[in-house]
Parts: sequence; C-alpha cells; structure tokens
Amino acid sequence: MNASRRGRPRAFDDEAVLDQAMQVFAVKGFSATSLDDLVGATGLNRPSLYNAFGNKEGIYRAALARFTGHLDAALGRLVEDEPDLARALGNFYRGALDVYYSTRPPLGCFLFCTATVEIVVHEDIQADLARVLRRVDGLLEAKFSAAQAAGTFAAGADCRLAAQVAQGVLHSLAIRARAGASRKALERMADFAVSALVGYAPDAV
Amino acid sequence: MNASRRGRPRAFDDEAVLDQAMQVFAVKGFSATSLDDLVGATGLNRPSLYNAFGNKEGIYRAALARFTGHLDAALGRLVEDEPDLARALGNFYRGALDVYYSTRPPLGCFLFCTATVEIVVHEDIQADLARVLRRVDGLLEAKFSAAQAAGTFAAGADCRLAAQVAQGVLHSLAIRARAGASRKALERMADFAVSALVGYAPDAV
DNA sequence: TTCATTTTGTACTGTGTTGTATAAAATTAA
DNA sequence: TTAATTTTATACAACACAGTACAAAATGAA
Repeated sequence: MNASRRGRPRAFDDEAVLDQAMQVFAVKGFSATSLDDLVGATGLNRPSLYNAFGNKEGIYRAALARFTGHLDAALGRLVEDEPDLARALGNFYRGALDVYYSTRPPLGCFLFCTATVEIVVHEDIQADLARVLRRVDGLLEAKFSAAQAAGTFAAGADCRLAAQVAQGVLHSLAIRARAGASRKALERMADFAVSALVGYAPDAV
Repeated sequence: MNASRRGRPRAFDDEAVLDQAMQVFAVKGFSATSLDDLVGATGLNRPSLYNAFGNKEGIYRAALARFTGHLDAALGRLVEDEPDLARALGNFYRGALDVYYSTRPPLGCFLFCTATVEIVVHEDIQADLARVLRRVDGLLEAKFSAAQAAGTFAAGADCRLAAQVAQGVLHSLAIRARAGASRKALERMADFAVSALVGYAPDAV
C-alpha cells in the first residue's frame, strides 16, 4: 500500500535531504539556519520541504532523529558486542569520536552541541534530548551492571551513577571536539576516564 | 580622568545591563535573541546598546565575559581555598550547580549551553570558549598536581587528563541541568565522579 | 481519456531583523 | 554663557525571515 501512492511521486529521497539539512544545522545551529539555507543545501523548494517535514523545527527534529538513530545503533552495537567493560567503553568513545571528527572542521556532536540551546524554548527538542540522555544512561548502566555481575566491576558501586559519569565524558568530548581540541587529546582523555571508571573502588574515600 | 568624562553621562549601569541581557541570551541563545528582546530586557534603546557594546555579538560576548569572570572567580576560590582534593572537587561541582540551578526553570551553564553552537561560525566566541576550557583544565590540573605532591593522589596518574575528565563532568552537569535533571541527581553524579577521580589508581587495568 | 491526487515551482505576503540617521537632551570645558 | 562632546530617543531604511497561495506537472484510478 505504501509503494504505489496516488499523486505525483516525490523527486527526492527523504533521508538524503535530511543528511544535507543536518550539515547546515550542524554548522549554524537551529536558530541561525534559515529556510533559504535549507533550500540551498537540499536543492528542494520551500513547499516540498514544508510538505515533507511541516516546518523548520520539523526538519531539524527529523534530522536529529536520523542522527541519534544512527549514533544510537552504532554505539549500542559497539558497547553490547564487546563483553569486556573497559574495551566496551573504549569502543563507545572512539565510535563517538569517529562521528565528531568526521567533518572539516570537526563539528562535535550534532545533538549535544546544537540542540542544548534550544531546549528551553522548544519543548519537543527538550524531550528529544532528554530521551537520548536516558537511553545512553541506560545502555551504559546495563554494561556496568553486567560487568558487576561478572565480577569485573566493583561490587558496591552504583552502576547508574557510573553510567551517568561515563556519558558525562561523552558530553565533554562533544563540546571539546567542536571547540578545537585534537582527536588524539580526546582519545587520551577518554582512555583515562575508562581507566578511572573501570578501576573504581567504592571505599576509596 | 575616568570619573568625569565630557558629554552627557550614561543613565545606565553597564554590568546591570549585561546581567539583564544575559537572562535573555541564556533562555533563547545568541541567534534566537533579537535586538528587540534585548531592548525589552534592558530598558535601553538600540543606539545606547550599540554605542556601549558595538553590536549583538558584542553584547553577547560582554555578557559571556561577565558570566565567566564571575564563575571563574567563584569556582577558583572554592577549589584553591580547600586543600583536600576530594572536598575541593566537591565544592567545585556544587558551586557550579548553584549557578546552573539559580533560575526557574534551571538553564544550566550559560557558556557551555549557549556558546557551543555558535563557535563554528563566530570565531571570537570560539576563542572565548576555548580560553575557559584551558583555564578550567589548568585550575583543576594544579589541584591534582598539588594532591599528587602531597601524596593524596596516585603518583603515576596524569594530572592533566584527570583535570580534563573532571571538567568533563562539569560539562555534563551543564547540559543535564538544562535538560531537566534534578539537582539532587546531579549532586550524586558529581559525588561519584569525585570518588572515582580521587581514588584513581593507574594500575587498575 | 478523464478525474482525483500529490508534488513541484514561482511568486508573494506580512512580519521581523540588524543596524543607523538625525535631532534633542545633558553634561564638561572654556 | 557659549561651545564641544557624549548620550538618548524616535524614527526609519534595507533586508532577511518563515510560511503560503496558486497554478503547472506528474502520477494512479476509473
């Protein structure tokens, strides 16, 4: 029923359009990006964009969903496929850095670097961001819990807090990559964080 | 020479104006804030704003400088006045949370949450942000180094990396506070991070 | 073929935007 | 008092903006 719709067929691929829109949004942010920017980047005309995505916020949120969907899938796989906690975290950070440094100049994280400003005014974007925060916390908490059950992570440690701090390091990578840090510097920072988190001992105080 | 200038005296206090401008910028971000917003928030008229700060970016950067100056002074004091590393870090995070939760709704960090988007397009803002990142890394590295010299932080640890991770936790607090996390949750997260960092042992792998 | 339906392209509307010109007001120096 | 200087207030210019109306084009259904 979906393949043969009635009227004139679309002359563009939604996902390709969102990728092009994301490139502009990732550089300028949501508010500073104009519809003319998006028209220029996608090659579509305004009615096509509005028909497909509603309005500017709709385009942004669709691009955001595509970005987080991809990153979520990639990082989730990297974490879940690696049984060792330290290696899983290392893969997680390197996978993120692959994305954060995939452009010239590096733009950091599309979500953390461009959505965060908007969340006070745009409730939907706030919900989008909060959802990802919870999801990544959950993903990492599961990994810490599994390691704890396997005896490779401190028995008394709060896995939820460990996961929150682990994602916190990701937030810093996101910002620092956009702010001009070298990838190598961030890899070292991430390695240190992995070491500190995996080696955590609750009675250290 | 500074007290008595020639022409008509200014009818406003620069710092009060910047505080009011910051309130708007902190909610909407730089790009989404209009000059009319700033006129409304400050009570000044447009030529007065332009005469005092140049243009919109000038107003934003002046507000940013005021914010970072205050936070820098406050957090710097909190860290340097406390000799114990764990307590110093705890004070550091709590001092930041005091600021991040000082409004309703909480807006997180004015710098990390609103400047980060802009740094790709606005080089000056990028420099502003990079300067703060370096400064905070340095502040914390000095604290870790002092603790290391005093024997309360692991001898083989890289204090620069520890400092970067410690500031990384701050970046996460900044984002999460704006995204709707409770202050109590972030305090627990920060406490965990302090414990993990202070108890770090290089040979944990 | 003809009709219904959806997309496309152009052009436009109304409004919001940054920044400024200009003159009046308030002060100091002479 | 007068001139020089700076700030203030109003008004405005030139442009950018998000979103839409409308007709042409391209398809499937009848």
